[in-house]
Amino acid sequence: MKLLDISEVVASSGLPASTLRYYESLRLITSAGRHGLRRQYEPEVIQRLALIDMGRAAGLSLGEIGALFGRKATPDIPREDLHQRALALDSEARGMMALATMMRHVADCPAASHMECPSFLKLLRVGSAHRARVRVRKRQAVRTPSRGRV
Amino acid sequence: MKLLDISEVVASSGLPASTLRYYESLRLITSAGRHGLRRQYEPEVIQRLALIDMGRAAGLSLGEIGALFGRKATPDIPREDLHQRALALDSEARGMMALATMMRHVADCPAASHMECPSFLKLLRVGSAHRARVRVRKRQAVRTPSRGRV
DNA sequence: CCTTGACCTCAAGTTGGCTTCAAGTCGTAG
DNA sequence: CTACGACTTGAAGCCAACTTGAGGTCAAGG
Repeated sequence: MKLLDISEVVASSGLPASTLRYYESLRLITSAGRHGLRRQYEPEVIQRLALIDMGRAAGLSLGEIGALFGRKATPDIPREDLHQRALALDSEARGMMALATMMRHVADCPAASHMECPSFLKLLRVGSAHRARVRVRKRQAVRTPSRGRV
Repeated sequence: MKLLDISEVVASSGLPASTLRYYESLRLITSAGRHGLRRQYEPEVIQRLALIDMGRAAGLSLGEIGALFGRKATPDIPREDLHQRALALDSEARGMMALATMMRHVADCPAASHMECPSFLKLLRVGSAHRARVRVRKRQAVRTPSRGRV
């Protein structure tokens, strides 16, 4: 297969060259060679970038993504981890949808100010209580560094 | 009503005092006075913090949240904006759920490596194509500074 | 051969949202 | 009255994920 010039990768991935170089410095991708100075990539890099992209969308940091790849080209994520991530994503998504519902309710609510609408106030309390709990858990996780993985 | 000492606000909001001071410096909240040096807050601050929290959960920056409050105590967000935000949230939530579904599929997929599962590859392409489009839109938004609000 | 322009490197800068630090100030318990 | 400890201040630091800038190199077109 022919190699792709960095400009082609930029075009087809939508990522700027600086980001590609940055990812390379983090060893998330590798360039297959140079043409003069210009990086040339194997076509698989596109798939790999898509994978990285997906990891980001799933809430992973670049460091975590790098760890998933390990030394191999394909990630081979433990299936249990995938289930965990899926659960976390679902719950986050549900939270967002609840919030959306709430915002719609508020938008259509006849009370003059949102702060006078009892439903709004109730949802406000519930939502923030939930997020407060999450914050507390996070802080505990930081104080107890070993058990933090997802 | 009695005022709340900052320590009480810390306890009931779950936010550290440093964050409260930070929010105050951004004029997102106000302290009602001091007891010695200690900030005292009106009880309403709890609600306000919940509101801020909600805004963050909805994807607003602290700056945007401040703008929503304007000079008034209650936000009075234009209802159309709320609908827009709700739509954006829903679509993001749907994306996350799709991702979760995909991860579950992959977890249960019999292919030896994820990269050999055709469904995975297909979803990978679709998802990343979508996010690439979003990226392009964002960059255009930056280049065209005037139309960027939500 | 020479110019051009897209790439290169490395270091430093940016953004958002906080946190941390050193040094200082108070109210309160003893 | 004094010590304690929880608060205060302003400035600086931190983190992730990039981006930007200055100065350099190179392949290709004219």
